[in-house]
Amino acid sequence: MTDSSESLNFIEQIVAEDLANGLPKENLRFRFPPEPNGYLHIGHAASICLNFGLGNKFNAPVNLRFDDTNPTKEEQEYVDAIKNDIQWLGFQWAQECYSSDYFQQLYDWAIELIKKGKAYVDPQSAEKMAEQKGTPTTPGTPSPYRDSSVEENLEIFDKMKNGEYPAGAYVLRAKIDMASPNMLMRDPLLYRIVNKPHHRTGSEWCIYPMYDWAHGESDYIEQISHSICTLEFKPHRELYDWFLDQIYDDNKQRPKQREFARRNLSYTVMSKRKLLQLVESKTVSGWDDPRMPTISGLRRRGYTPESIKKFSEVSGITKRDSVTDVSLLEFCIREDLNKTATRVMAVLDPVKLVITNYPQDKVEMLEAENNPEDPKAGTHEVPFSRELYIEREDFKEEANSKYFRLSLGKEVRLKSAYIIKGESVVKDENGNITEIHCTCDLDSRSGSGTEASMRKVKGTLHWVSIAHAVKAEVREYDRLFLDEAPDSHEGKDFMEFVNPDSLNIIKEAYLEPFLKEAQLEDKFQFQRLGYFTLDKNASAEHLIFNKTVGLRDSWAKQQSEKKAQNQPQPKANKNQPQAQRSALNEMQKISKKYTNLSGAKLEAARADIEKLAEEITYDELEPLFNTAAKKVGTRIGVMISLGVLLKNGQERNDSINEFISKGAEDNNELLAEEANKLG
RNA sequence: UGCCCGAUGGUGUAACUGGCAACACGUCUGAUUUUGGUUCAGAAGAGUCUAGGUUCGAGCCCUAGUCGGGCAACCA
Repeated sequence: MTDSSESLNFIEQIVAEDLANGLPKENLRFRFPPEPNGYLHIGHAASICLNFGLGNKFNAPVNLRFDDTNPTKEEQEYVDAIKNDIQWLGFQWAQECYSSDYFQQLYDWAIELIKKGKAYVDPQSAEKMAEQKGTPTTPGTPSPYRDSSVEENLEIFDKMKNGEYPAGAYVLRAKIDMASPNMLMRDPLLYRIVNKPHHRTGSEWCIYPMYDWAHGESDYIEQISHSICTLEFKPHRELYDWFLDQIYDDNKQRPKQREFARRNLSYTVMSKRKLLQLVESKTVSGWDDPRMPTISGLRRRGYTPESIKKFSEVSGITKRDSVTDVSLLEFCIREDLNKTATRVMAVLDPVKLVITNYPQDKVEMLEAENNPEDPKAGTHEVPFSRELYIEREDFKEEANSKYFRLSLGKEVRLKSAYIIKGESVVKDENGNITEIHCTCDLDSRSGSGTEASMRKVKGTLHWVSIAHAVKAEVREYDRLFLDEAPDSHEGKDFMEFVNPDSLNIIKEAYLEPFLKEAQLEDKFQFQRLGYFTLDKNASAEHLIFNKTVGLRDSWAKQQSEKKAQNQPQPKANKNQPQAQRSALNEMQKISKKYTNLSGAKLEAARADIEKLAEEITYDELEPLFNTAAKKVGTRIGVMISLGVLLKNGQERNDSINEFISKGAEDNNELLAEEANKLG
């Protein structure tokens, strides 16, 4: 992470530049400022990793500051959850701070502002003030209370503080500029009266500072050097600076606000309001439902801190808004779990398999590798017996050579056990398979070292011994929304896109007995199926496993493609012009670099273009006559191709003549030369 | 209609001060494999939103436009 050869993101560059311009290293200080009104999500993780990453990179302290200026929404529950999540991610803050710790200082500064004639109390209704604010294109009009005397303002503000007015009776506003093109500068609110106890200050205060007033000043109090926030606060920067100007002392570090784009994830929503809606509508079971993009949801789902940090790192920091595909998140968790998860076997959709030549009462304890990626991970024992469960999907009575699994007359290996051959099936009156009978090559036991055990068979199946199997509930999750960006459709509520099948509960799955000992934080790979972890509600009597993510599955992909191909495809004609265009594309590609070439390479490129031109039609070529003048290479390629077409009998027309004469006049010698050949 | 951001393969990001557009995910081949996983080798895919300009040379600088996002809570 401290690798200096890595390119810095733009925030890191700003810090590095400030350092280069003389900012003392020891003045560097960052902060992560959540509002305790909801749970942290994967988007916050980006901010956490950015701020704490900055701390690591520049060896500077990072404060955790709860921006708790609104007692109507904030709760201790959220404070605790947020702290827990940050620690779980593996970050340690320098100081635990609260904006509410600064209420007195903020209040004192507000008094100063009033005394300087830069703030005033206003009794008007919110509607009235909004009206006076104007619109982005028309200036506002001053409040009739804008020029009240300092004494009067002081007196009322004091009474506001003492709880002598009901909520909403008065506000304190900064006196800035009612005509500013920035709406936030049109006399913004500093304080409002709220009659609700605060989770930390109790009922000590009746007035609470607004975000803009509290945030920058808190940064200043904590001597934060760089205050990083998301893009929507960009317009607030002007106000942030204005407030700082009022109280700033030259001998102290002046914080600066910089903004980056918040991270969106495909197939989910990220705003706390919407996540809350999912919780309150019972669409999900809670903030930590494994389908939620919250840190706690991801944790319950089986994501690791490493995977989330890796995701943040790989996603990067910029100023353009974007939607990152979940496949990147999934890649990050697979990569981590592949290295660390213990391999076990579990059958989710069982069908009985009887090994007819295996003794009735025999039980063997076989050795199974815990992790082939890590030899040091060791092994564990798996009981093997005559009657097993395998996955229903792993058997077909008849199958073609592309199917590597069990079918009648074909051999497969049972993972860590024997090679078996399908012999017959038992069916019920409806024709459903109830038992598969097979024989086993008794010499082929895995690890026995016999020749038979080394035989190559195409497929390997996972299994569990019925007599020894442990029952468990298994929960599989799919994306919560069917749309890639559910909250991006105008006129449509994001709730319309909720995926009705995002949760699939398997009431009775069969696991190898080793899993009985599973602990909450353990990570397993159910072989050939995916990664799983114990749910927090599991007990020894009732095991519950959550599926974190499936393994990559090229077989499933093939199958779904085959299915798609069987449907009539309107897509077919889309591919055709592409194939036709390829000669043209090829020609353009070569032409692009044409002017960089010389000598033999140039000759070769020219010959290639001529050859390709044989396959290009005039209709394809003509639009390229309009190629921008500066794209000389392409114009040369087009000129050469045109020469070939003319030679092959294409008749001259006005467009052609114009293109040639323009080319002949071009400053580029190569182009002029080619044009003159045709002229 | 005002102000402020942004625009680079399908996706997310790079490109030091202007010098042959790179990396990761995803996709596709092939090899290896007691997980149709992993690993390994390779491929396809962008003329950097458009049009002008400056320059020997522009993704980067300038001008104009287009498109997308944000801004008028007693929320943060």
